[in-house]
Parts: sequence; C-alpha cells; structure tokens
Amino acid sequence: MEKKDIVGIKDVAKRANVGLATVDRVIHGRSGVSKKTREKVLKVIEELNYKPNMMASNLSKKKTFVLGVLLPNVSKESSYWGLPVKGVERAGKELQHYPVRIEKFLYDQASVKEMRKQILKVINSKIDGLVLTSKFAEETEILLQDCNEKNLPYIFIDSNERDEKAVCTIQQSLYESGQLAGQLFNYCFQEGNILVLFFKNIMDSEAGINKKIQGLNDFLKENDSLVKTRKYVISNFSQEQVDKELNKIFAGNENIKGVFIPNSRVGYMARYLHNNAMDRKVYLIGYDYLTENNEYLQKGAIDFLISQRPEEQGYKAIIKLFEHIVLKKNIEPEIFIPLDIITSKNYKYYLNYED
Amino acid sequence: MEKKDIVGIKDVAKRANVGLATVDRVIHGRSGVSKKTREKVLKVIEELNYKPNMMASNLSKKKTFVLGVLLPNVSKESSYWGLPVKGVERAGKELQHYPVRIEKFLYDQASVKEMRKQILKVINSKIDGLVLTSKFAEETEILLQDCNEKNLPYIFIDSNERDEKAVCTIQQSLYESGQLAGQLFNYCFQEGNILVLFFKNIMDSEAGINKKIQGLNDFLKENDSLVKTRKYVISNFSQEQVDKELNKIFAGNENIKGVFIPNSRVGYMARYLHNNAMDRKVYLIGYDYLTENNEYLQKGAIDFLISQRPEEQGYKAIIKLFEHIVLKKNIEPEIFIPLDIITSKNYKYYLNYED
DNA sequence: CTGAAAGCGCTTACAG
DNA sequence: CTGAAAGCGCTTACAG
Repeated sequence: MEKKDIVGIKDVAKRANVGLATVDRVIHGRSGVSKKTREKVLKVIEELNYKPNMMASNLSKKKTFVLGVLLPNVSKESSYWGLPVKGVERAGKELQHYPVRIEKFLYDQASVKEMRKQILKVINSKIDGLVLTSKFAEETEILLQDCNEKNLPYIFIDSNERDEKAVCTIQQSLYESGQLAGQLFNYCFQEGNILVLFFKNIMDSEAGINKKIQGLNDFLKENDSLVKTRKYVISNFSQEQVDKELNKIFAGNENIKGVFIPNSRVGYMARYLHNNAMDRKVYLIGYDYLTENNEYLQKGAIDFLISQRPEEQGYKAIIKLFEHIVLKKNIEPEIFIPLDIITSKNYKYYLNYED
Repeated sequence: MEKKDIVGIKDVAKRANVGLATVDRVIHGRSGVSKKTREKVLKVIEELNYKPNMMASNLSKKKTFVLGVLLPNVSKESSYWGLPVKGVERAGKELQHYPVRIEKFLYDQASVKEMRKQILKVINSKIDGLVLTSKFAEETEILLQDCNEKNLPYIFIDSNERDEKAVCTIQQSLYESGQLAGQLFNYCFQEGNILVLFFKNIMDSEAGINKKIQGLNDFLKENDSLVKTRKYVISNFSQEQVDKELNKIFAGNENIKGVFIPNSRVGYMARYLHNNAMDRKVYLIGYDYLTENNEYLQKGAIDFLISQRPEEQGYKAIIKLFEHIVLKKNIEPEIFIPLDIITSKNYKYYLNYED
C-alpha cells in the first residue's frame, strides 16, 4: 500500500523517459549526461520529490569508505585521549553494517617527530575523510592544505576555533566553561583567592586555556565578587616537582580558597590537596572524568569536574563524517558539546553512558 | 577483495546443501524445516560465523513496523511531556529510511478517562512495539498483561522501577538525584532549613518523589549537616493559591535557606521567589529545563535544575525499540539517564542538544 | 552521451 | 518439508 507512495529511481527514469543509469548519473553529479537530459531529470526529481534510499544504495555499492582518525594516543600524563579513541571505536562498531572502515593514525603527544610521521602517513593514505584535533596548529597546516586540494572532508574535535572548510567543528565553549567554573566557586565562597594552575605540555596551546580563564575572571567581575584569581604555569610533570612548586605558592598566598585547573590534569593538584592537610577547605574545579580524576572526586579532593565529553566527541565525529560521506546528509557546521557538571554524586552515570 | 570475507546466506546455503529459503527459515526460527535440516544449517551458520546483513534484509522486507507511543500530552501545568514526544519525533525522522512508522497515543494527564480511552486504542491497534511511561500504575496493568499475552515488546521511559518483562527500562536514579540536590545545597549553605515542596497532580505517584526526598535527607545526615528539611504537598495548581500557601509557610519558618522541588513544576516556586522580596538568598533546586523554568533560571530565581533529559528519553526509547524489533539487537535491560546539573551558565547547551 | 542487464544479500510468494 | 525465481532500490561495468 505504501509502496506506491515511495518514488524510486525507476519512477524518475520512466517519467523522464531515460534509463536508470542516466538518473543515477544525474543524482551523483557524474559526467556523461547532456545538459538537456540532466535538466529534464532534475526537474522530474523535483516534481516527484524523489529521495534516494540509502539502504539500497549501500547494498549495491561496492566501495567501502575509509575514515581516517588522526589523534593523540593515551599518554602517561593523561588518559584523556583514550576516550575520543574509544568513542571512535564505538561508532565504528555501530556502523559495521555499512560499507565503512576506520583507519587510526595515533601519535604520542610528547613527540612532535612521531606526530609528523603520522601526518605523512595520512597524506599518503587513501582515506575518504578525516577526524582530527586542532591542538597542534602549525604542523597541521600542511595536512589541511593537502585535504583541501584533494577535496577530502575533515572534522575537528576538541577544537577551539572555527574552520570554514571543515565539514564540522565539534567543540565546547571555552569561555563559558570558565564562566561556569566561576559560578560554581561563587556558590562555595565569596571572598579569598582562586589559584589558576595551567599544567602545560609541549603541544598545548595557551590560547584556549586563556579563554577559560577569561570566562572565570569575567564572571567574578560581573558579579562584583571579592574573589581574585592568580595564574601559574607548571610544565614539569613529576608529582614531586609539582608538590614543591605548590608548597611555595601556598606558603606565599594565605587565602587560597579555590583552585581552578583549566584542563584535565587535575590529578596533580588533587593529590597535593589530599596528601597535604590544609587549615581550611580548598575547593577544586577542573576538567573531565578521567580514571585518575575520579579517584579524587570520590575522595572529596575534587569538588567539580566540567566534562568535555571526550568519548562522545570521538563518537560523534565519526558518525557525522559517515553521515556526510555515505548518507550525504547535511551536517551542522558547529556542534557545541554541553558543559556537564560532574560531582561525586553523579559521576557514575557519565562513566559508561553511551547514547 | 573484502567481498570474499563476508559470508552471506548464499554461502551458508551452499555449504549446508540446502536452498536459500531454508536458511532464511532457520535464521528466523520459522516453522517448516525438519529438525535434521535445521540443525545442519545452524551448525554451518556457527562455523561460518554468519551475520545477517540488515540493510539487505530491510530492503527486501515488505512489512513496515509500527511503533506505538503511549504518553501524556503537554498540559497547561507543565510542558514536560512535550519533550519526550519531541524526542520520539526526532527518532522517527532519523529512521525514515527504515521500514518503520510511529503511531502516537497521547492523553491529557489530568483526565483518567481519556487515558483509558487511549489504552483501549493501543490494545485494539496492530502495533509491533510500544513505548510508555509507568507513572499511572493501576491503569496500565491490563495493558501490560495484554502486551505480554500478545508477546508485544515494550519499553518504559521515566520509570522508577524495573519491569522484568520490558525490553528495557529507561530511568534516572531518583535516590541519587536527591543526594545530588543535597550536595549542591551543601555547597551553598551549611545551616538552616530546606523546604521540600511537592506539587502533586492526580496521576502523580508519591513513591518516586519520596525516593528523591530520602536521598536528600540521607545526604544531609551522612554529612552531619545542620540543615533540616520539611516537606509540604501542594495540589492546587493556581499561582494565587500557591502564593497564599507559601506566604503561610514562610511566615512560620524563619530560617528557610533552600527550596527543593522534587519534580519539574519549579516555576510556581520561582515566580514566588522572584515576585516576593526575601530578606536573604533562598537557593532553589528543581528538575528539568522546561521553557517555563529557563526563564527563572536566567533571572537567578532558580539556582540548579537537575535534568532528566526528557527529550533524550523519548528519542532513546524509539531507537532501542527499533533496534530490538528491526535490527534484532540485544538491548541492555536498564538504561540510566545521567543526572545533568543545569545552571544559568550552561543551560543553553542542553536546550537543543541532540546526540 | 545513453541504456539494458547483472548484481548487492535477503525475503517472499509459489510450486512442488 | 523444501527450493527456484522474482523482487526490494540502487550501482556498476559493458556495449553501443
């Protein structure tokens, strides 16, 4: 009964008085059709409101699409990047019935050399689309130029700026996440100091971090808070070294009521707070529910984590790339990831939550 | 190249020395196959690790599955139920390339009569699966019994208890959401009283609400808080009547520092707080980012909303029912929705966020 | 520039 | 109880 309602390529062909192959050529914008025929077919498609059936299309298609993934690996300092990769894998599993395959190019965040090697591998591979993160600006330029020349679609995750040529940018509002941190601190205390601690890796860009800090400062200003912030950068990643620096900082600053870690390396601070008895409650806010952070969230050393949903970012990037390439769907150019607030009382539902 | 790796029904048929139709019968457990043949085919399927191709299956299938949805409608008191229905529609749109159709049976929460009418309609319809909410326990019994007799799969959303026979139960931990509210209050103030206000409709069950309140009380107790709670039930839904009752309550209770609304009807309280100047900050926590709640969240009358992700619950219910019926996937029996904490600084990313 | 035909993997009458 | 054949809507060589 509903059969008659659904118009297929056959109906279009009949009405336009052409063969199936010609309709197919027009639909996919392939060459080898006279202008006149193309227009006729296009008109009929319009009239009949023809919509291609992707199930049939994929079934008959021989090609299996390859989606490339260029991302950092899990590192000793942070398990963060394991999560987007997990999301990528989950998406891959979900798409197993489709003609797609995922090819991963992972690199150690600490090694620029290895990263360059992976970039070259991507350039020389025959992928149909790419997922990457924009964290390492300079080195990516050449890759992006290559993508644009080859007309290769790509999607950013964990991005902090828009790229007009990307299919889509998956990001979180950094400024507003800073504002949110400010609001949460403001519920906890109304005077004193907030220590802002940036654990900086070689490849970390400071621009994004500063947007978060700006958000925090602006919130305090807008709300006439008496609380002041003070920023420090720490680039030595051994806990002993961190402890030493923190001892100095805390010795000099009598009234630290809160600590804001603008990335996911909250663990260093949490360990410090947990191991060094303070004479007052120090509120700690940072990012992401990584394994190492969860422990201290439960122990009460971390009060709030703002989640960047890393797993979901990886998952979504693949799904969107797939929809763009295989299903030819329209993709919204910017996807903003919600700013989840995680505490010891709700973290468990974010851990293995998969949409 | 990969073609050879993928085993299809044809490979199974050849190896088992039977026809395609027979393999098909075995795969779907249909009758008309001798025990011996069935076993032989099953063995080959095992050996070859055959996995059916759902794209092909759906393409050749004539039947279009009908997914029934029995849910409350938006009402004057609350726009809550508009959101699950929106989620249902979003899922429907996403599944438009599949042989599924959604049939909605919506009822007014205020009218038991109308609800019964819709239940009867469901019973007499020829649907292939059902999404419903368990809010109205007694009246549903007969419907569920009918489903079980007909072997009709169903999924609950917004549920507060497990049903062994349901394909899946989508829910939020009520107890822990109460705990979370307690934790948030505890960051804001450490002494005084919390007013717990239950705006109760005819069809609302009090059991779920009490679990939330229990969670709140337990949190305070476990943390040796000096804060006490006091519960009131309000069943008259006009703002004037509510205001009158609140005037009485606030006149009698000198030290109310916080108000907890254990459902999404936070608007009444927010309007009261917004229109009646208080001599101190009164922290307000409730549920869900409905249009009417957002306004007061932004105005600062509501501090925290715990989201039950109503849109996502509707969406997910349809997707899971679809996966169960059409793709024959295994569905996890319990899906716990995360306890999102929403403030004026992050609400906007939850508004139109669709996974 | 164009179309008839075979095929993607599965399902569904139909005939035995 | 069993199997050959047609068909789901689209794509892809191939021949003209």
